[in-house]
Amino acid sequence: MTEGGRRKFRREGEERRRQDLIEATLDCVAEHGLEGATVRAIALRAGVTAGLIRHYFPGKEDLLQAAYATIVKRMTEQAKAALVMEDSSPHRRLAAFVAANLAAPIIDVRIFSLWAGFIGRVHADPDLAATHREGYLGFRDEVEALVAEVLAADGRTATQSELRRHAIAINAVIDGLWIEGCMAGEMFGAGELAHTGLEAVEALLGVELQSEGEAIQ
Amino acid sequence: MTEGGRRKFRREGEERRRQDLIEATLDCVAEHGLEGATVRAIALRAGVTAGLIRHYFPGKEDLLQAAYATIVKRMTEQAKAALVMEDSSPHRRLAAFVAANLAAPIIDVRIFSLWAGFIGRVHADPDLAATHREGYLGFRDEVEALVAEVLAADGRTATQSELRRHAIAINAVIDGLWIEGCMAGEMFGAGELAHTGLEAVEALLGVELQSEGEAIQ
DNA sequence: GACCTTGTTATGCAAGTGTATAAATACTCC
DNA sequence: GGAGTATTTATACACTTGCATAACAAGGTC
Repeated sequence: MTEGGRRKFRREGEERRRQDLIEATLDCVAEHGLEGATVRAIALRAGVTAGLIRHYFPGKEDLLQAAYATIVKRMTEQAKAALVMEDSSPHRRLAAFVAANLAAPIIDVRIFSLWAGFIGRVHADPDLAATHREGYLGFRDEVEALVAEVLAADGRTATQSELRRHAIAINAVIDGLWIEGCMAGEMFGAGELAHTGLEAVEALLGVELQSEGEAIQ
Repeated sequence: MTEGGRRKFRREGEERRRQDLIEATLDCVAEHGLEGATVRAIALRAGVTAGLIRHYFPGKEDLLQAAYATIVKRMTEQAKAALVMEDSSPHRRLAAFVAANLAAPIIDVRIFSLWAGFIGRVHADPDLAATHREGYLGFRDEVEALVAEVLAADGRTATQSELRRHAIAINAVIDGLWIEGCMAGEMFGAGELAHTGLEAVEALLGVELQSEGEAIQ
């Protein structure tokens, strides 16, 4: 055995390394849950030594928060991305929004694991609570706005409290289906969740979101 | 200070001790998440020394598993308790079921904390996954049976896959509203969640669950 | 090429983890 | 009351955790 010298390495850009570490964290959480995300496991996955984490983040907690913020941001961005692609009728936009939230990459066990890991801490950690609440209300407002457009386009009027209740219910359906999909995706056929979600929203609002014969995507 | 001798103790019955340990575990998980449930913390809470845990459970993992099974069972039992009280029409039973799941004591931050604490680990632990799946499918089957009864009473027919999709959607609504209620109960008025849930289920099935003017409970 | 900055590694540490083991004590049976 | 049993405590051990620190080297600058 030759005496192994010090390990060679490359200096990566700061932003790149941060992102790599965050991605490695997400991978670890996805595979073995939050408790599987130790600094050593994360570093190993990122192809780096453990100490480096502390060079980019004040502590492990901060890395986890950054990871959480990353997926929250990613999720809302992807959900909204479905909106700009569909700039036709309000009906189509709502349909696209619902469907996008009930398919990959938003239905993803990695995201769910992190979400679950953090969600339990939310009520004890003000910072997390703020991050979460922001994301949640933003999402619900988005739904409410979409619903308002759809109803208006159909010439229907709705009171503020009706709108609110519609948004709450639709949000609940999406959340519930999302959880089921993430936790037991293999129980559902391809596109079944999105289909179920669309049907549910149609029933909840009493509208037709997609013209008959028109498949999603 | 007199030399403190060995700590005094009482021998409790086996079943009692097991239950105490499980309850202590649930307390720990509820308060500080899964990572707060160390053998020492659990033992302290149960008024016992850490070593005793291994006398009643092969390992910590088994205690956690038992604790999770306990809470899953408790939740489903409480949900079903609303059914036996209402043995009148299928419509009323479904309504009672929905309402019961969206009010105290099922809407409760402690239960939610427990749920959240365990749920993130479910997909990484086959034992927990089995327990979860059992509870989830049991719940959904209950919903499906209720839906079938309601539709049958209205003289409507439904295919198996329609029933399945109804159950999935209703289950999702209840789950979603339950989460919202637990996490941010102060955002909703008294009974608002149950009301929203009932309206949603009515819309999803296209039925009238409560005769007009009839308030819940 | 020599120097300097700083990203990166290597090593160590104190605290906490689950578990193993033996001693001590409470309770049962006679 | 005394012996026996097995619940319970106490202690120790091996290991992991997050974090601190110092040595090192990669890449830019002159």
